[in-house]
This record gives sequence, C-alpha cells and structure tokens, in this order.
Amino acid sequence: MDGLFSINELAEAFDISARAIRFYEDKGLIAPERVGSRRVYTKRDRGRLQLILRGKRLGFSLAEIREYLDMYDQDPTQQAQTRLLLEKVSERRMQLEQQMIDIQDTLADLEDIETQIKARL
Amino acid sequence: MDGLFSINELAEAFDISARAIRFYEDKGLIAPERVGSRRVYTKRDRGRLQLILRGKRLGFSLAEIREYLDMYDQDPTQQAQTRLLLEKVSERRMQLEQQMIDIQDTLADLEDIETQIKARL
DNA sequence: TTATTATTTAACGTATACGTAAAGTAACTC
DNA sequence: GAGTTACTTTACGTATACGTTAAATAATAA
Repeated sequence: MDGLFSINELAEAFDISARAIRFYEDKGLIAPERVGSRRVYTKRDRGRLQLILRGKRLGFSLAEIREYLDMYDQDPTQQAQTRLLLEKVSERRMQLEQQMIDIQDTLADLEDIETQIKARL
Repeated sequence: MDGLFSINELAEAFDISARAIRFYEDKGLIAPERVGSRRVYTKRDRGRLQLILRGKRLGFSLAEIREYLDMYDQDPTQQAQTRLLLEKVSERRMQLEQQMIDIQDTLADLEDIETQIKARL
C-alpha cells in the first residue's frame, strides 16, 4: 500500500533477485516484518537495502556491510560500545580514503591508456 | 639479484601468500619467467602484482582485473580491437566514477554518525 | 471449486579466491 | 651422502554469495 513493499517489488526496483534479499536477511542485514509468513518491507528496510547495495558496489563483504549498518542502529548509552563504534567509523573512513586514492590512480592510468591508443590512430 | 624477485620475496613485500600469487598466475594475471621450474619475477611483474592488489582493494574480481591488465598489453594495430578496448576503458571509468560517488556518500553518512555519537557524550 | 499466481522454507549446487596438506625435486649444509 | 631449505605440482577443503530446484501453503481469478 503506502510505504510498504513486497520482496518482489524491492527485487525489481533494485534489479536483484528475491533470493539475494532473503539471503541478506539470513545474514542479519535486514529484518522485515511478517504478515502471516510473507515478508513486508518498510521504507526504512528499503533504505537499508540501498545501503547494502552501495556497500557491494564498493567491494565490501556482507559481514562488513553488516558492521556498517550496525553503526546506524547502536544506542550509544554504553560508553565502551561507543568508543568501539567510533573506532570502526574511523577504520571504515580510512578504508574509503584509500579507495579514493586507488580510484584516482586507476583513472589516471586509464587516461594514459586512452591517450596512447588515440595517438596511434 | 638486480630487479628480480622470488615468489616469497614478493609475497612478503606485499603481505600476501605465495599461494595467492600462484593462483593469479593460474588465472592468467601474471606470467613470470622460469629458471628451471622456479618462478622469477621482474620489476614489471612486480608492477602488475601491485595493480592486481589495487584492483582487489577496489572490489574487482580477478576476471575484471585481468581485463584491466589486458588494456595495458594489447597492441592497437587491429582497429576492431581498439574500439573494443576504448569501450572497456570507458566502462571501467564509469564504474570508478560511480564508486567515487558511493564513497563520498558513505563518508558523509559516517560523519553524520560520528557527529550524533559525539553529541550524546 | 479448481486452477493459477505468489510466496514460503529447505536443501543441494555453483563460481570465486584462495588455504592446506601431500609428495616430489633441486640446491646448499654439515 | 643425509638432512635441511626452498621451491614445485596436484588435489582436496573452505568461506562467501548467491542460483536453482522441490515441496508446501496461501491468496486471487476464472
């Protein structure tokens, strides 16, 4: 109806299989409500799925993506957990910044290759 | 001796297993010379290995990395192959640019999370 | 009511990227 | 010349991320 989706609607919307979505649930990345036995996804679930797919495009494993998603959820009342969380955030940021460098290097290489190809035409 | 390395020297230098390096050879990503049966790697081989690891950090499969490495090698005397190569270069660039966007979005999200955590302290 | 469609769980199959013995060879070391 | 070191090939094992039947159930259409 409103902001609610079936598994196949989400699968079609994101161009992935329903099997994949169920698999993410198995791994604890999403937890849709059930109406009877049927899965019903909210807008929030949809958002989480989008984050999962973004993580996949960046080459992260489902376990890593799960850790990332957990960063959104944790309540920071526990001081010890908060410090751990901040560490994970910072780790993840360093990883992403390394990826940025890698991408820029690779893009530069690709431009070189393109230039050399075109020079010979 | 000079710019030559054994498999274990490279493995140690890049902090990967010799098994992994042999696996990349199996998949056609590197092809070191042999002295007898022993593998001997040149500086060029070392460079290719570095490109492989960069590709892995970006989340590419070995098959994709192989395609990327092939872009360096192909001789562009064949017009048809050259067009194909240019297409692949452009495809890869689009992929990387999407990754850049994903990284920036993720970094922004991480900053939000960090801000919210610190606000509660 | 029967048939089709949509979804479910359960389970086995598959590709990728290695890890991990096992068994052999070749070159130094004592 | 027997042992250790440094490799080698061969082959089976394993984790991840799903694909692919199969069998059951529930809702909708004819």
